[in-house]
Amino acid sequence: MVTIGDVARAAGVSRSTVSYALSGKRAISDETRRRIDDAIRNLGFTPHAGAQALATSRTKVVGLMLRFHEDEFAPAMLQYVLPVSDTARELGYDILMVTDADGAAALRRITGAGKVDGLVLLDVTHDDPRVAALRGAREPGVLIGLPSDTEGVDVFDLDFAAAARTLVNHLHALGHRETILVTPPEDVFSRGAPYSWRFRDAVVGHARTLGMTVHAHYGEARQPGIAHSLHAILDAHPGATAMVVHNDGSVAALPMVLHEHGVRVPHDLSVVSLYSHDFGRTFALPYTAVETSPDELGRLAVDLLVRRMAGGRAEGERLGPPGVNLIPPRLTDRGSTGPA
Amino acid sequence: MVTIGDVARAAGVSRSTVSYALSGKRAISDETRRRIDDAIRNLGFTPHAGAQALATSRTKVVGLMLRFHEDEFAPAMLQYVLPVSDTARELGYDILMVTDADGAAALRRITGAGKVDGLVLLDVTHDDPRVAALRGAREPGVLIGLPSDTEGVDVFDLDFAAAARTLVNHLHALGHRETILVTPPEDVFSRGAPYSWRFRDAVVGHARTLGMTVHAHYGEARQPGIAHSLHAILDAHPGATAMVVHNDGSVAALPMVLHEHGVRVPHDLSVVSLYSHDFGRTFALPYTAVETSPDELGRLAVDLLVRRMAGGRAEGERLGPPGVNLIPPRLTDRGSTGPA
DNA sequence: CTGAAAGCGCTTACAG
DNA sequence: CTGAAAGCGCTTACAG
Repeated sequence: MVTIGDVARAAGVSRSTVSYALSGKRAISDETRRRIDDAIRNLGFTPHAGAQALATSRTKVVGLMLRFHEDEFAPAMLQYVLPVSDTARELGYDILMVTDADGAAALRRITGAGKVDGLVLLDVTHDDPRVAALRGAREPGVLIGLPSDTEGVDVFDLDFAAAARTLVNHLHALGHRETILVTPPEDVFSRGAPYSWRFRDAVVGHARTLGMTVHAHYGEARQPGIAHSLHAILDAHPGATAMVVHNDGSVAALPMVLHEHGVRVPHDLSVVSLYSHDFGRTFALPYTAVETSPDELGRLAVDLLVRRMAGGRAEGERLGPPGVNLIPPRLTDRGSTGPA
Repeated sequence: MVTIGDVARAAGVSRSTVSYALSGKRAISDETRRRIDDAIRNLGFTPHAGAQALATSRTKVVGLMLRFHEDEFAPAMLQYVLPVSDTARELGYDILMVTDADGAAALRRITGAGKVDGLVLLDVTHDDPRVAALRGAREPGVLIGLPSDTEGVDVFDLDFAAAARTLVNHLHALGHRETILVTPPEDVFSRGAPYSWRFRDAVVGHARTLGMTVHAHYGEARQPGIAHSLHAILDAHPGATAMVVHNDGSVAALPMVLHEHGVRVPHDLSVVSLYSHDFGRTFALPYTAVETSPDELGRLAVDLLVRRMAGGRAEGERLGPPGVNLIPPRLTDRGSTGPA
């Protein structure tokens, strides 16, 4: 392989001068810089990442910790992976994608080995063991998803409680008084996925204060169960005039199910949901919904992470302490709601 | 950070002994090994990956090169990512996920910097610039997808020509003589995605030898265009008794479209497709189809890659030269075809 | 069965 | 504006 020493020799300078030319950390004469640039180009030199990591304790890699759960809809997860990856590259970082079943152990492994400068934790649960592991690491990390204990960590998430109120208010204003709520599958609640609890509790609680009835049902994780359960839920509540769907698999299947069921939207039933613009486009979903903004969340998270990684102590103080960032819900009206 | 020197001091041995205890490359007395293990555990030692990479020229990282194209269905791509990631971890490798727009430059960047020991190229196109870049790299690589020039590279892919013949034969045996073929979007062909050309050419060619008529149409890339185009295609060929769908977005939308269109399967129309078991389950697809086996392809590719990375020259010769591996199509009958 | 030492390819004070 | 040298944390011949 071609090393910095080869470049130095070809350019007739010392290795330190090549290094400084590369990093820009001190002034180099035009003539010297030209010779170095030529040598680098001619030899096709790229600094050895391992040697740089050893010398600087920086890897220019961020770890992306995620899991593909059986009970979650994979296309939805992907929505978060892409903006994280794209933003990291724009800012000069590569992505180490870690999908180990034991996320906490994997986190300790890659930070212990100094493989990454920082971490993005996706799909964080209420009692996520990765969060404690992150606190024990030297590297900064950002979470997407809100755990119970947010001490010392940066969190980005949608404000699910506000999203619930927005949707319930929307239906209430149209005169709906009895609504169905399709939640994520039961396993998602058991696992402690905070979005499931936060949204359901807020829907049920806010509806109560408005005097609305809510029939909450778990969605299913997999087809064909998803469709079967939706049919059964619709049959069980003939009096309901509205439906709130908080489950990616269910909302993707809903157009087909409603069609089969002979239910017209919004004439027979008003439907609202939560999903991203891209998800809606992929599945041709015509429902009025709160935008979940995976793109924005991913970008914000990586932006902050990179600033935290870059900063020494001074920078850290300028950034302020870690904290929770809930982005407000934005309702996109797609015409799937009408008067009760 | 805790280094191998700290462990050596705590265990009362030399650093080399600790290193050998870790690698198992020479015999260590039980007593010494016990003291080293204790020290490692007490201190929480993990070897520094950068230092190891520098000393050994091995990173234990595999680069996964992929792109999310606007005109491809993201959930389908994910099918390949998971088995690659899982298999790599089982074999002791982490995954560097690279999604740069310029894949060839990214490949040169990460190999030049010695960030990976090997590469998996996903979604390889006919004239993929990444393949030439791979040939210029020291690191071995495997392709998923068949490029025009396969010299010196390992390739894994479904045998799309055989898949086409299997499906056409299946329809022909049932008496179908006029069939619709929905191909990937036109852009996928322009980009040179080999699966698009290979499958379409084989369907059209084989049907001709059997005396069947094929109406080939491009599918659309995005909703709601996907559904609109399917409706239009169905209207255009009232005499067709069968449909072959080779487009992930279209097949996912098809149940809804056929339902809206009042077409019963297989009574009014026999439908066959290509998709994986998981994909079919996610979208509740009831169609007889050739299994695309992303799981098997991903596993086979990484298995071979790891063996190539492990091997010195001797191992390389034992493995045989690089080559093309096309896995045979397996038809899963889901009852969506009947007599013409 | 174990140790002392060279070397992997960088970066960065230190010195001029 | 530039260079000589130490040091980052490992591995591995070499020697015993």
